Amino acid sequence: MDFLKLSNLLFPGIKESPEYYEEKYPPRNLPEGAKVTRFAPSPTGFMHIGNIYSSFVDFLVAKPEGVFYLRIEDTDQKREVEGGIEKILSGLASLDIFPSEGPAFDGGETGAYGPYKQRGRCEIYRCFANELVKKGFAYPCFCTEEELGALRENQEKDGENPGYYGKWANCREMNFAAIENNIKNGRPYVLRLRSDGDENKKIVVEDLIKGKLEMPENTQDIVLLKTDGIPTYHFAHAVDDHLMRTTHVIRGDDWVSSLPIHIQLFRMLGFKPPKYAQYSNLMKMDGASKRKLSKRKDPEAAVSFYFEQGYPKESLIEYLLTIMNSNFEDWRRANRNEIIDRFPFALKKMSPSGALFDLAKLNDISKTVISLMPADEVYQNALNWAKEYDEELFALFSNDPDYAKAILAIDRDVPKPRKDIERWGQVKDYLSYFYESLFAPCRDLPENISKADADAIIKNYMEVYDESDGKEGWFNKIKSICGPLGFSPDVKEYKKNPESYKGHVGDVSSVIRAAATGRLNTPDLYEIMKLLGKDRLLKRLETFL
RNA sequence: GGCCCGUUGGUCAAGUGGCCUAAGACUCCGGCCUCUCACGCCGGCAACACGAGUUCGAAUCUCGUACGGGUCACCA
Repeated sequence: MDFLKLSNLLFPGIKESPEYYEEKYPPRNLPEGAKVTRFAPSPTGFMHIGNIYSSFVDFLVAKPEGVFYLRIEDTDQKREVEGGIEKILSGLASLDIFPSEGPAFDGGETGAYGPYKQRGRCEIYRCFANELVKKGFAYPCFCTEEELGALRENQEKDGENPGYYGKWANCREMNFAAIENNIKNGRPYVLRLRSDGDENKKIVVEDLIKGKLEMPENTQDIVLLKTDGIPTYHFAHAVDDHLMRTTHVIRGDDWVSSLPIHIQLFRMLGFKPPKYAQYSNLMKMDGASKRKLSKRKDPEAAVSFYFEQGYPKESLIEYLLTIMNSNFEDWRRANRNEIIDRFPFALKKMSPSGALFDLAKLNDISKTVISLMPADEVYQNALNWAKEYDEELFALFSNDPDYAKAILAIDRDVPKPRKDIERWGQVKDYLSYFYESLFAPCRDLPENISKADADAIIKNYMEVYDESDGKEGWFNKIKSICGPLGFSPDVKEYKKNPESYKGHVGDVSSVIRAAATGRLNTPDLYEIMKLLGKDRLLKRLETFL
């Protein structure tokens, strides 16, 4: 077979040579050791939490002086959704991840190694596919879907490994005349790799996360270019990551089984393969077993879920970091206010087995994150969230910002701040009793207090209450009504002789708390009463009676 | 089924042959602090999948078994 003739038949009028592209996309001029990573999603419009996880790793690995870029893998039209790229960009941006090259919001691109959408790179793929044909490493295959299906069926019946390879590869040895004839007749074809792999030989790859990976060479004549001339993932991966000078391919470990294909492709194309780091996917408990977080079954698989719930992006980032590198928590404790860029992230510290996504842990991290925010910031964040997800809260907050901030400031700027709020979605409930429209009087009392005693407490308290009391005076007033009503003003004293009293000062304030807020548990009552003000407080106490 | 990967408490995990009568965090349960709650502090429950082997000695190395996961497309 004259491969040059085949090349002319298959790829007439190829514009550029491989050398042209090698020169156009030269090795990047970066400091020694700088890493080039990429996030390469399909534009499906769905941002999976695993996508964020993945790109966050890319971002951290490239960070100090390398490059992290975005490439859109749009080689499958079926997966494409309108606005998909914008969704990806905004998903990344919502967690402060900004690729330094790639498609931009305005529809354009930045970076010298583009186009960054694979559909725009067809000329490039054709050029390198042609090179393979010229060397006899690739050939056209005219088999139809039905033929391929029948082949598979037979192979399965005979207990053979299914696929297009070796003696099963019907079009592999087709002569030139037959090919020419088929093409003249307009028969659709794909371009296949003429695999030189030997199943008895092994490839060895040192994965940066999983360590040494050893597997049989690829023997399949895999598809390089589909009927429509668009490359498959495998071929595009080799061409793009070489030409875009990616140094580290970081991806989910569902790709490790295709490693033999990729290694072979790089070799046959004459490219140096990148380093691979293949992490385990985020898992979820399903009954008694683990499985991948599924975009169809699990709402928490979508990044949007966390923002709807009102988790601050910082919480998500901190959580993701704790499952990426388990020493992150210790580092964070030692470096409370350090920016995450300073964290010495290490690929090799990533777990080789899959981590379960744990909402309880996220919640714990999130309430710490929020507890450390100043009141103004909490207000602003909750307001932004409410604007989109809770009209009522938004109205309340924007009507009187100072009041809202004062509420949120209770017990905040102190050494041990309260940790009541995990996400903005909980804010309204947390402070509902500060607003008349949300206030729900409640008749629940501490179990050991009768309504008659409660009424007595409130009546007595209304007589001694003075808005101008300081915190100490305020508490002394409460203590002062304890004795006459049969309660102990001192908790320790009560615990020594519980049978001598109806209760203690804590019970008395609980009654006042219940009357004033409708709840048994709240932050500091003194602060709350100050914010409520005399009129509203007295009105609530009277209503209680 | 073939090929590959994994397996330390309910969860995330430290651990790379003796420092392991196995760290830390989350959850849960006690207690302390305290006007309630939250926080904080102290304490508790709870694990090296199983079986052989190598070794003076194994969570750590080897082999096998079991279980879990991934993948076998003109999808990525």
